[in-house]
Amino acid sequence: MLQSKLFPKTQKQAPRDEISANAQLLIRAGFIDKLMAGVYTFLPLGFRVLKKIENIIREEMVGAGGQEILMPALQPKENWDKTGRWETMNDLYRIKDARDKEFALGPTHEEIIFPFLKKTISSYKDLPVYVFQIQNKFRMELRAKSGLLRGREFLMKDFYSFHANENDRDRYYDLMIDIYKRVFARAGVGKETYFTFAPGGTFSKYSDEFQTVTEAGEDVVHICDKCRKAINNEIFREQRKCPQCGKSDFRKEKAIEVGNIFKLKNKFAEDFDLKFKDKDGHEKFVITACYGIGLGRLMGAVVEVNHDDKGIIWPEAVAPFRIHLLLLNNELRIKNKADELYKDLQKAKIEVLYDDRDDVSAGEKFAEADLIGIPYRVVVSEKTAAQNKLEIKKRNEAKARLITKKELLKYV
RNA sequence: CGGGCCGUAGUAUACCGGUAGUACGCAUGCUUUGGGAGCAUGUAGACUGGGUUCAAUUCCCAGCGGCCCGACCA
Repeated sequence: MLQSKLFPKTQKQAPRDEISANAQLLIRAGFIDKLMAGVYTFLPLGFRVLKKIENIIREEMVGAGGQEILMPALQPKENWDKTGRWETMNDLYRIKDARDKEFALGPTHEEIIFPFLKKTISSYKDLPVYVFQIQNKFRMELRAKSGLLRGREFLMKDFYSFHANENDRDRYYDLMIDIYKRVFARAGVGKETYFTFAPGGTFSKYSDEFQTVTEAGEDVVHICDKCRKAINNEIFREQRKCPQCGKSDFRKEKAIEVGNIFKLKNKFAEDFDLKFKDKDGHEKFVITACYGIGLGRLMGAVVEVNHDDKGIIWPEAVAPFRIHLLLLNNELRIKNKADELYKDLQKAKIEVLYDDRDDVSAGEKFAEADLIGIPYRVVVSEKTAAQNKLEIKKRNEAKARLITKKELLKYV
């Protein structure tokens, strides 16, 4: 990608009223644009990051046997009446069309997937079923906040598993815990993310969360460093010992919930009469669990955890590009070298953002490169050309060094 | 939803009951090119509605919007 064509430009100053690092940096660097509180447009750079995150999640979900589907955001009120959530869910968007017919904008999809399964499941032979989608959710947050961390419309991966018995469900649930850990490790927040014992909701007493430690977080967790397990502050009173090692040696931190998984009691199966005929000829309720990850929130958490005073420091797996190539001199012989390198990198299938602009000072290019935060910065200038080398610097390291093109292609 | 703070060019800000100023940006020209460059000339602005007043961007009220704290959050 040529930076001369990249849309939009970066900004020197963050909007005054944004406090959180993810909002400030992502807006300044041109990754996102705020339409209103909690609702964002993902611009070319931000969209690339979102897609990287999405693909990591998709790969892992498919690896777990999940089959991807896409359910509607526009949903009939009747489904929500059946579970009672039309009345009880505070943050449900309830809308009316011109005929006064009422609909929900989906905040989650139990009300859709359960009745669908009802049409297709009749025998234990039809189970288990693993389905997921990556789709925009709507929640009427009374207080959207902290950039991407709490939105009203946001991309979420929701995964639903359906089983013939609790053993099978529990086995699968444990597998999913490991898969979730892998997702967060790949996204670059593995070190800061803790598997957390947490309160449930209306339909189960407890749930499990994945909490990424950051000052911008809105939850408080108590961490057992020995086991890398945490307990959500909301249930710390009833659970004062580490579920793993039994000790009560905790570190208290603020954290953001990037993932939440829970075993469902029979609530939805009963509401939608989701039963199957077991081997023994008896009708039984299908046993289920749900697994969610907020993609935008995860992207925000990645920025909260990986930035400095100059800008974002993207982990390689989710960075919008791998190399940021800067041309610091407009002389044709030097520009030719950079152009050629750009082509070679593209040929090698290395994602590169090439700052080819001829009307921007070197200082500005450096400052923007730091702000945007692409992992490898490669400079072509008079200095490097004189030695027939390139300068390379990692965004998370202080020092640059000179290498040959051959070395570069091998290195990145 | 309760509390607090705040709405002035694209962005960040200043002043003011009587002609709204600065910086960045943007445009043009020249110079410059290893850390958000220099000079010159331009460009562009008071959230909405009501009230007070000879006069309101300024004061008052309401609405709308934003951020922060809290509550809420399958």
